[in-house]
Amino acid sequence: MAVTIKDVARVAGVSASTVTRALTMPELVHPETRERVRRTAVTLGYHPNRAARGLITGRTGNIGLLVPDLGNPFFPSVVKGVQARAHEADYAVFLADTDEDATAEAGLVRRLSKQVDGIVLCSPRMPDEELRTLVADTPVVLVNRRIAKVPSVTPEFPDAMRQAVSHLTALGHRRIAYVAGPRSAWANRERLRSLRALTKDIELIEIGNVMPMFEGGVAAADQVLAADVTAVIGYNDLVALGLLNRFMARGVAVPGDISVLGFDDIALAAMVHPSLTTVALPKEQAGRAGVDLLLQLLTEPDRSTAARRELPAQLMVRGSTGPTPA
Amino acid sequence: MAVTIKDVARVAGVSASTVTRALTMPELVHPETRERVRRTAVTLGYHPNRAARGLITGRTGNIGLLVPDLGNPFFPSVVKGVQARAHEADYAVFLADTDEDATAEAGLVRRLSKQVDGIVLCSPRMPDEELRTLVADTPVVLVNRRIAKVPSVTPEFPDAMRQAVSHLTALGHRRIAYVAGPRSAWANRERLRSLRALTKDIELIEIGNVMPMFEGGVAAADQVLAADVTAVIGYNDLVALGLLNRFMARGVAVPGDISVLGFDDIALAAMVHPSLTTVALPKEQAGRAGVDLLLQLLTEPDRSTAARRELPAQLMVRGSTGPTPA
DNA sequence: CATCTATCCGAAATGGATTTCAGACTGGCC
DNA sequence: GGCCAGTCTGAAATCCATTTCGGATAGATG
Repeated sequence: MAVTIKDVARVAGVSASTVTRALTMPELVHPETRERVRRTAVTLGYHPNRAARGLITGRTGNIGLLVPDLGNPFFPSVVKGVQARAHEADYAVFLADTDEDATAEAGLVRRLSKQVDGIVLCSPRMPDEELRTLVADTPVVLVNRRIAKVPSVTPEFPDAMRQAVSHLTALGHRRIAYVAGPRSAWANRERLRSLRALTKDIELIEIGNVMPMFEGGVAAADQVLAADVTAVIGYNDLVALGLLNRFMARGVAVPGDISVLGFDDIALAAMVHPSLTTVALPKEQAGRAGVDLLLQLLTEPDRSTAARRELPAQLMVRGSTGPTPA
Repeated sequence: MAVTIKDVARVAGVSASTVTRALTMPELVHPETRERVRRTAVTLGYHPNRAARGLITGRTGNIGLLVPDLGNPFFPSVVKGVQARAHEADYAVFLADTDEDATAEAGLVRRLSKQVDGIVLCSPRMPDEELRTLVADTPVVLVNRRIAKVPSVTPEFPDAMRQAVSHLTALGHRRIAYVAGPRSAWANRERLRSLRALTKDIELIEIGNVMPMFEGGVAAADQVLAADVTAVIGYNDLVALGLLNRFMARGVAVPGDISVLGFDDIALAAMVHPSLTTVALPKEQAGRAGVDLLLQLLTEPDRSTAARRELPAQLMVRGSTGPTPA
């Protein structure tokens, strides 16, 4: 049915080997032959069978991408970045969504690993040691997670948190709540660590943990109000939006009575009223960088095991933060 | 490096053929042998090389999924459904995002088609005739689009629109604007068609077309206000949210001065204030149904070319619609 | 003119699983 | 005992592209 290399060979009057060479190692074949082969390949509509190629080269031309939850707009953005960069490099992308199930991650990785050259693991929830055994078998790049000897792309969390807290303290806030996300999320641990490092400037009330979703924020809102703070930082924008929503329902003015600050800068943050002040984390850019590191890992495995890219974050001041109430 | 069928064969003391049979056509081998083979396969951690299998069977065990824009929360939901169902059936999913570029679609499909058994095309923007030539080469199922002789999954648009309009007329609205989405979107054409069929009950003002995004809604908002209507239906929730946002900025009360209604029921719709009345379209469910049809198409190509599944829509009444102003 | 060196190309081996075909063995039946 | 059918298994062919190895040709050199 499909056009094979033999068809091209026959029509072009050469052997299969020559066809391969003409297409993948052009300098090895006579210019004239090369052109003839290429033209017939085009006219016949020949595309090498990837399974056959993969069989012999051991490469698939695919990469895998694992995310915890596509329902969180943060991840589709990362996915877009991964896609874009992967397609540029002529790789196709396998996507899998774990539904925030840490125990499903390893299985999915192992399953994907047979059909891809490498995997971008975005915000994996599994424990360090499990992760470490995984990367022993498969080329893996981490996005939004960092462990020793594995290439990773992460935001500059300490700086991100510094920007957030500086903004709040500049507005007069001293007693600030943090609504924590999943304990298993590295990003949560890092945010917390960065935040605790700043307690010389502020008094920190930790609330949670909650799921990194709108409902998580709604669930934590009343505890935040009971904690008698003037500002609250949500684990991410969805949590912050949940807070906003519940505050509004209880008649608490934002930012009049309390300031709310999120993380991520999902598109949604600018769409609501009041719009959400948030720390924009690299998303598409992180996805692209993840693929970059992965491709590098695939081509020079030794040199890049420790490659690490930290991308800057940017505070986006919007309507949900303001001066402390008088 | 990896465990091959030969390793299993050697250890189990049988031939490679027997290993295959024990694993894929169990009834053909002696129960005792079968068990021995299976156990050694497990202990050795054998997994058949998919490239090799694909080479001979012509099947990849993969399906492709094409969506216009992951940035629109509608699509990640569909993706989740596709993923879930595909994984149940032991298929992996290639995802590609076209960035709302109709001209990129065909190329991506063709590229994907080599490495998948079939493709779920979600809300494709390309013209009918182009689509028709594509489906000649590749098993394709359409989600959110319908053309003759191609299996498709669509919402019950006429009923969806009927629910929307009934709701608005019950509230007293008679002069209603529709902010149209992309002309190339089949869903837009269907919404418009269903809407025009209802003009005996209402006076319809058509505005647009706009991109199916928040910005599109913002851009159309002032035209809506100038049109002197008491209610507006957005092409989708993002457009409706854009309208809401701009109305608020201009001091127009929703639903006091104007009612706003969207389509899709993305998670966001319930998170904003006022929350958005919208017609919930099947999303995950549509994704699952799309995979179902595709698997059916792959197993019995003839019987199912015209398979068509229409899924019900449900009006979600929330805060953005109310009685006409007095 | 003989020898050597590039340059270019083809034949054959390769990768791993599946499928076809044929052989070995068992049991049943005449 | 001989033949047949049925059951189970192995050898070999197959899928397609790539890679290795060696052969052929042309040109260069002494």
